[in-house]
Amino acid sequence: MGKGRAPCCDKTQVKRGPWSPEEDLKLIAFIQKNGHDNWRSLPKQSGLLRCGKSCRLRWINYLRPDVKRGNFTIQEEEAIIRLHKDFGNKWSKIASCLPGRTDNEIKNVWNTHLKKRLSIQSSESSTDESKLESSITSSSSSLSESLSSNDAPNLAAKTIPSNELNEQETLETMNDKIEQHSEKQISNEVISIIEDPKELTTSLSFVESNILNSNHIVAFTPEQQLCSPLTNLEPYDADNNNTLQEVDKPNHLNEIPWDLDDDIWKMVDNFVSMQSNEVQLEGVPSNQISNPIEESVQDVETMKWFHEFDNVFGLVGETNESNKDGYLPKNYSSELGVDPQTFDLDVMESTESELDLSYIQLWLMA
DNA sequence: AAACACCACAACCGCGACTGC
DNA sequence: GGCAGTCGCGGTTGTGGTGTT
Repeated sequence: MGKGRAPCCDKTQVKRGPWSPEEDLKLIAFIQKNGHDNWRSLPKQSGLLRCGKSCRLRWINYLRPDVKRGNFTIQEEEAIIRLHKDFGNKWSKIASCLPGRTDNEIKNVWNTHLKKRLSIQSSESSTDESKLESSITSSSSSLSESLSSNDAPNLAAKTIPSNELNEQETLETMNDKIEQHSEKQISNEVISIIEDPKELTTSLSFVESNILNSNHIVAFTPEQQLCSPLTNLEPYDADNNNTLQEVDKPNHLNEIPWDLDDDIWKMVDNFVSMQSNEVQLEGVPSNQISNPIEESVQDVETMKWFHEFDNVFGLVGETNESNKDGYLPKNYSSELGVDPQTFDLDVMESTESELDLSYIQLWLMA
């Protein structure tokens, strides 16, 4: 009694504050290999000087493969407003209805933009409450028109994806779900939209905007950008092992290129470009590389990079058996003519050039 | 160019919920 | 049922970036 709650960790022994790219990569590599069954023990096992809570937060809010980054679209903002009306500050519930968005992100957007916007609106239309209701349920154009002049610059600065029409369609579908006023129905059905391959084209717009915002896209040719990796997605197979998916939380959305921060992608891109000059994947003549194989090769290169990185940062030990095959996704392996059962990273590694550790150090210092 | 104010967002903190023993 | 360990949520804070004076 009187001692209060025990701290989750010894604060003097852990690093706090912003995460460095090195820490991010360490965490990513560890989770790719081992998953995150136990956040508390994860820092110790991965060699991170962070508390488990901090690792969890960083992964969920920032590093997770399916996290969607970039500005919220008007449609998403509308959805948040409506969901907040239904659920209040239940950010995780709201987030579950917005694929790729985290509760923290939604909370921030609400506190910094939407709350202010609504308070301005409500003060302007305090004599007519139905005005607020109509602004919430109206189309995006009417919403933007109803905004006060104070918000206009912000709105203009928003990134409107080129695939807005698709996104509009998705949001309309989502709004239909929201209107049913059943939490469970909302989350289940929205998820089913995402997971049902037959409806994949509808959900793709959500994720594609993520890709378009990602630095990773700079590695693609214009042709590849027109035909995003997602358009080549196979229907999701529950047994599909994919290194780019969260290990203990299968989700085909995770097949998308990661949307990490600039530093990390710079590092990845630098490494991939350097390595691809030296490494030619066996059995795939360079002049025959085309979509989607070329993309697959790039992803495989990235996976190689992670493997190399894994060695560099001393995350030694056996690859978790359940994840071992995950380095080469099934759909990639068929396209590349590589048998996933026999594909061996160690063999692959031995055929590659030696990794110059100074590169890593230079990137980390950059 | 410097100082200041404001904003956005990543990260932290504390608590309740959940789970396994 | 009680307890301890862990997870997840929501509120809050800290910090870096940007705009303004």
